[in-house]
Amino acid sequence: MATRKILVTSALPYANGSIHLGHLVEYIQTDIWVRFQKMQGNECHYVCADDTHGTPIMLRAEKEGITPEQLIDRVWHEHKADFDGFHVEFDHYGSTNSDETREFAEQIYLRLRDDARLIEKRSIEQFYDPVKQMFLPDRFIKGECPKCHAKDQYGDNCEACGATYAPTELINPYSAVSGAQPERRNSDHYFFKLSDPRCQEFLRKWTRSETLQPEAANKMQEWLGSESENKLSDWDISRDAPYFGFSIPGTEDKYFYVWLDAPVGYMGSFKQLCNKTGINFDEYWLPQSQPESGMDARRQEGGDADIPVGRLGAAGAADNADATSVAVTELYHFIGKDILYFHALFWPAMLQHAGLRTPTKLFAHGFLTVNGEKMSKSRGTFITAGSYLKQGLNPEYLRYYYAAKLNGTMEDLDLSLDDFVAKVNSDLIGKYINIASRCAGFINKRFDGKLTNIHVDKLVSAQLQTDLGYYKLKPSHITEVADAYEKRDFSKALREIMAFADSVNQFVDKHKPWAIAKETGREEELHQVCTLALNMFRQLTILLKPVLPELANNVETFLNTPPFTWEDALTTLPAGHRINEYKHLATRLDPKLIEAMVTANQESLKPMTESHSPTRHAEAQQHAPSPQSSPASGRGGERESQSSIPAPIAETISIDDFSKVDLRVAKIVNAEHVEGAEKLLKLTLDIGEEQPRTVFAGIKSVYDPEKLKGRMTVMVANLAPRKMKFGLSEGMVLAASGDTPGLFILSPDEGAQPGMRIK
RNA sequence: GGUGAUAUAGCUCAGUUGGUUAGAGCGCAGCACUCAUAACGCUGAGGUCGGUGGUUCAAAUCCACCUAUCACCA
Repeated sequence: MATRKILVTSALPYANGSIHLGHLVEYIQTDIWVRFQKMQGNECHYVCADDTHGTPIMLRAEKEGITPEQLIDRVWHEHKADFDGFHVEFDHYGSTNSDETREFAEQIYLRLRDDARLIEKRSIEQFYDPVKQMFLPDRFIKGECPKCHAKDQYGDNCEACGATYAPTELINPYSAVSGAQPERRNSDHYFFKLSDPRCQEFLRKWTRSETLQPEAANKMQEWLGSESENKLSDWDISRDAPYFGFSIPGTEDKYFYVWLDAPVGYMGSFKQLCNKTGINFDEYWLPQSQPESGMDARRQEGGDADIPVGRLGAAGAADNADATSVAVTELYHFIGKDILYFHALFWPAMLQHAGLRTPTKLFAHGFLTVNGEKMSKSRGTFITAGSYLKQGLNPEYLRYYYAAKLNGTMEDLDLSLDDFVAKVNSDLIGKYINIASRCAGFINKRFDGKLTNIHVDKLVSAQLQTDLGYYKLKPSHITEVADAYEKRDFSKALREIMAFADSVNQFVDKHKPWAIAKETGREEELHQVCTLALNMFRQLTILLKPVLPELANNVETFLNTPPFTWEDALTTLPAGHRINEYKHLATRLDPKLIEAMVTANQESLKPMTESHSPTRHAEAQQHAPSPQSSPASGRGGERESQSSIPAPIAETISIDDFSKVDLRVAKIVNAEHVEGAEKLLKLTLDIGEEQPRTVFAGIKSVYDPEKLKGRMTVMVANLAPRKMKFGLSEGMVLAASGDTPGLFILSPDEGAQPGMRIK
């Protein structure tokens, strides 16, 4: 079988936050697939990088008092450590803030501008922060929702009523950066003309050419509209200074929008790998490398005069002489379904019209839910990679669980924590590891660690021959598992593998080595049964190796063999082969560790405005001039209000005056909306008394009752009860506020119990 | 609101082009075993396949409508 040449990427994590279990779905999925390809003997390169540009990075660095470069360098190391911890083995992990990425971004831009003539400059009106002196992305503008009048909503959509709108529709808008009232200003922006008929036509073909999963292709049809419609609008690829990113050639103060250079980062990172190893970059990016079966408009149409063809780099577009020698290669992007839009429209359109090849396929996956719900900081299910590892949990257990759930579709994947424990313990420990554990002892103690001859002709009993035929792993099974891996239907692969593990345990149970061991004269039979079982264990390990690389390494050591390749699954260890002493390969997963991890991740301090959208960029997409269209949702970004002059300090009081106020730690056992009240939430507070207290608090605009439940706060316990329209309020919850918008209820440090007095 | 996806035993999921009493693993109950860091084996209970209506000799599987959940709508 010919060796395939494959380049694989995972989406670039944004350098503005930690890797969490949601991210890991993608990296683990990709890593398993890549490891499988490598085991098959294919030439497979896996690259990724940190995505480092944009307003959120710039503002965060500023807030921390460091340069953006320092910030992204620090985050890079954090991300890399997390990936290493989960055995995600990139061939190269770079950064979009690299010379290679800059060069490619510039060249692609210049080709799009000068050769394909798909770049256009237009003036658009945007909100501008006069204090901070910068244009504001939609997510950095807040104000009152024009529909339901909820306060402090983002510039793109309302979290209270779900309405979407343009930031210019907000009532009393203010900058989330400075708190200042934004002004409308005009600025020149550069657009990639996605609405051009050439783009539309190309994308229509490309998205239908089996480069996408069927669900994704459906989605694309929706975005593209019917043949006659021209639903794509142009894409704003520039941002005004100040901005952390690459400046646009030929401009003074314009920068590439972060989403322009993010996918180019795939190329930049791969280029760095090529520089390191001598791999031929052109083999993977020139149009000639596109497989015949794939989409290639240029070939089909006999060439398009507008499209430059040729390698990037100093030689430029003209140098195309040795293109015919380029091999056929495959290019795959593993992505989340949230960024399908960028990868299935913008990215191929850019590549195509810059004279480069397009991806062979996009592999989109769904989101991660935990216990059936979105990850939540207040529930402690927003679990970071670091906290999982810190808790001492085995990273391969998570790999196994994800693999057991991944099926290659865009469906969401649920991490059910109870199921996680049960599955790992019963499948991995109870079934798989147990096989080695129950047989190795006999081999080591009775046979000096040496295996015996298990060729069919040498088996001591006819029964053993028959049973071997029945229980053994057949080549067709191995092929089925391989097919499942190839199609990214890892759940199917693992089902097959576990069925075999069941079969091996049945085999051992049937031949009862522990019974044979007690009878004299049956030594060879004992030897054969255990050797057979260990060989089956070896086969299981080989099939599991893409998922459990570290464990497989340990098994290789235990069995005293070189690293397993896929073909080894068809062989057995030779007679006389000596294995090493068995040391337990894995231990059961203790549910207490899971609980501890959830507790460690539990944050009761954040108000509801924290968004957990998996979207990678905090910065919202600012798009074509049509102001009524609404932008992509984005991760929240930085929202702290800076400055504002504090109110003067009140009159001095004595300690006695203060001690009149009885402040208590209170647990919010329930929180609900009050019908007819615009601002109030009804809170039920436990301060250690027999009956919980009812308190009405004017925090409806800022807090979601669901997210308050269970968290701790501070209340005034001896305030005279006050009769309100909606009922009796038996106290007051403490909250901070100032001139700038926002309201923040207090929380005690971890460990405080309901009823504790604050003094 | 529009579009798409999902809805199968307590839990997590399989069910190929519609075809005899709907499957697996876990969990649960019982039996058995003791080699295995309590792991393994056997047996069993559990589902009118989200709801309603239709097509068909025959539907979890096709069609229509409804309900619920999730996502996307740049």
